[in-house]
Amino acid sequence: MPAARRPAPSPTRRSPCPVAGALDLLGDKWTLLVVRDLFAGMKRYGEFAGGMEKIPTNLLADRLKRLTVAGLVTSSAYQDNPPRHEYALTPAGEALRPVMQELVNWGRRHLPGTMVRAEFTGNPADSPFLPAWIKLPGRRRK
Amino acid sequence: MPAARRPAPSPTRRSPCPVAGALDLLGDKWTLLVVRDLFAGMKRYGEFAGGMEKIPTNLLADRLKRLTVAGLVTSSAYQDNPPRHEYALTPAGEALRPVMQELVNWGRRHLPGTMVRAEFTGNPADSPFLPAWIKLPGRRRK
DNA sequence: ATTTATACTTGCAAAAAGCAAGCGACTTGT
DNA sequence: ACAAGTCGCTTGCTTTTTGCAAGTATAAAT
Repeated sequence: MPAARRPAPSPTRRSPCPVAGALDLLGDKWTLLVVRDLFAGMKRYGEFAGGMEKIPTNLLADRLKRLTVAGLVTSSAYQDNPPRHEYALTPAGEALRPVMQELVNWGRRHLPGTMVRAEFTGNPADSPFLPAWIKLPGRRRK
Repeated sequence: MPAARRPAPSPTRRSPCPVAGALDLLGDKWTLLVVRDLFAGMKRYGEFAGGMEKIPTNLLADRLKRLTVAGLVTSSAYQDNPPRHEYALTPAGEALRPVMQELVNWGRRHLPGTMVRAEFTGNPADSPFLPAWIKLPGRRRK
């Protein structure tokens, strides 16, 4: 093999830069939010769709699909009829945890109005990067 | 002040989540690439525009503007006529370094075809997160 | 049998991205 | 002196992506 200077910047890849590559996959307003929710333990479509940011359902379906083909997420059927499946992070998806963590650290320090659920502020161990407001059962209406 | 339960999710803010907040600002394909270039030492418009990802100039201008009003970047005039200025990261922008670093770590491990300039692979101290291929003067055409 | 729920898909309007060309204020070459 | 660049944007326009609302298929609940 004579010249393999640089991997061909595929149609889905602007450049060999790791940042550019990551952004080609994750660089939009929703993808990392569903990753966040996966880290927060969400597994089913309805959970993601019910989150407080109200992601449009067509985009949710699309993002789950893209993350799946990219190998960051698995979808495994938990029932056949109608076909339903659960989503989970693969190791490659799990590997985004430090990115998430740093993004959260940054947001907490530099974005005014950032909040975390009181339940979590106490012991960061429970929720390493504050899923917050992610609706946990009950605990509303006094 | 009676009830300040939660900071008003401003028009530019989908939710009080730090991840959502960060994504409202940085969640697109170009913004973090500009930040990367700033980390790599680029200062002038032409340098950013000349990068290998070929960002459209209208988007470059827009992103620099957005980052500036968001307080992540400063633009200071280095000459008056015609007015020209240099861009640099503020402390808040600098604070994105760990995010960048982790994004790079992730990309290097999980994106096939990711490359770093040979000059840098040796001593990570020089270039903490591999600007790579970012054109350094000369060194082309044999 | 009718209603309700879940997990999507589809259609369409609005917003953002991308491309090329233009423009003002110099600078450089001849 | 004057034409031809260069630099840092802006403008106009087409294409793509987003966001919203409504629809669909299957099944459980009433």
